[in-house]
Amino acid sequence: MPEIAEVETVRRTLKKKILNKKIQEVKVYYEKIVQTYLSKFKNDLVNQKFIDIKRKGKWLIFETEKFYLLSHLRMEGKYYIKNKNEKLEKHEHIEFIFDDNISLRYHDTRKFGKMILCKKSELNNLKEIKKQGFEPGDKKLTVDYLKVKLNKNVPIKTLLLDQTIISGLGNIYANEVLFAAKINPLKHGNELKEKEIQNIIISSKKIIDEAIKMGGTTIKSYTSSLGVTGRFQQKLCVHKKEGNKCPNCHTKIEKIKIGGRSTYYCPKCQKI
DNA sequence: GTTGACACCTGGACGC
DNA sequence: TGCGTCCAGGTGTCAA
Repeated sequence: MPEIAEVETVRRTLKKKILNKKIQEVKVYYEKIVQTYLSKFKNDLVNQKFIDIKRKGKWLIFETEKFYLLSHLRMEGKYYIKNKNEKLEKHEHIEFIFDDNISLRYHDTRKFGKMILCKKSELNNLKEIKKQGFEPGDKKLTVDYLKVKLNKNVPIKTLLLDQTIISGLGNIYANEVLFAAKINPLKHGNELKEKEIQNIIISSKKIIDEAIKMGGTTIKSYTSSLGVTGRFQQKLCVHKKEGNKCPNCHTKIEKIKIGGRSTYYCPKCQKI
């Protein structure tokens, strides 16, 4: 699924391909993805140009002259750039047609993705943006900040997936960060020592930086569109490695469920 | 305020 | 081969 590294890869790639093209028409084939009044969504974007693409956590933020278009890829959202005359493929739900006959298509097998259109002045008041925590690598993501936020009687794995605490981590990277930090995913947030919190900060930055450098992770449920294939899956130590040997100690990687999510860890390196 | 269950969705894996 | 069931997972909502 697209996590912060995949979203960043999409952002960087799209920036090179669609900036400053005038939008001629917006077509919506599956309405539920759009969280804004539909006719407004379609009409307001006509004659606008995407002048920048930003990102906040897992949200892509397309900037036009007057509006921000927010797009969350959720599980399987992807963007494709095609000629407007190309046949619409199955699962292509939204189409932005530019005046040079290029079409930006949003493809989402599971239809979980969301899009929101807002005026520029409204962006920082949107709850989707306001509630985002700090991203890995952000200087504000400090031990003191996390000590407060993680002080809960809840497994650390669950807390790492909470976007209001650390923004951008998903299941894959949460598994990998905990392995790198040598923390058992079942350990509760309020049991963590300062050193362990420090390890989470360091590991999350290192892993996300490396994943972005490698174009994200390409696994069964997420293959990057736009001709970019992530290579970070080669670096995964525990995620989807159940039964494989731990790269550090050769103990078998185990799989458990925490908060309904598949969690992979090394029982020896990540003792509770 | 916190926590867990469920819904949204579809495709693939698996068992029969 | 075909059918039914389960699983995958990010996030929002709702009930306890």
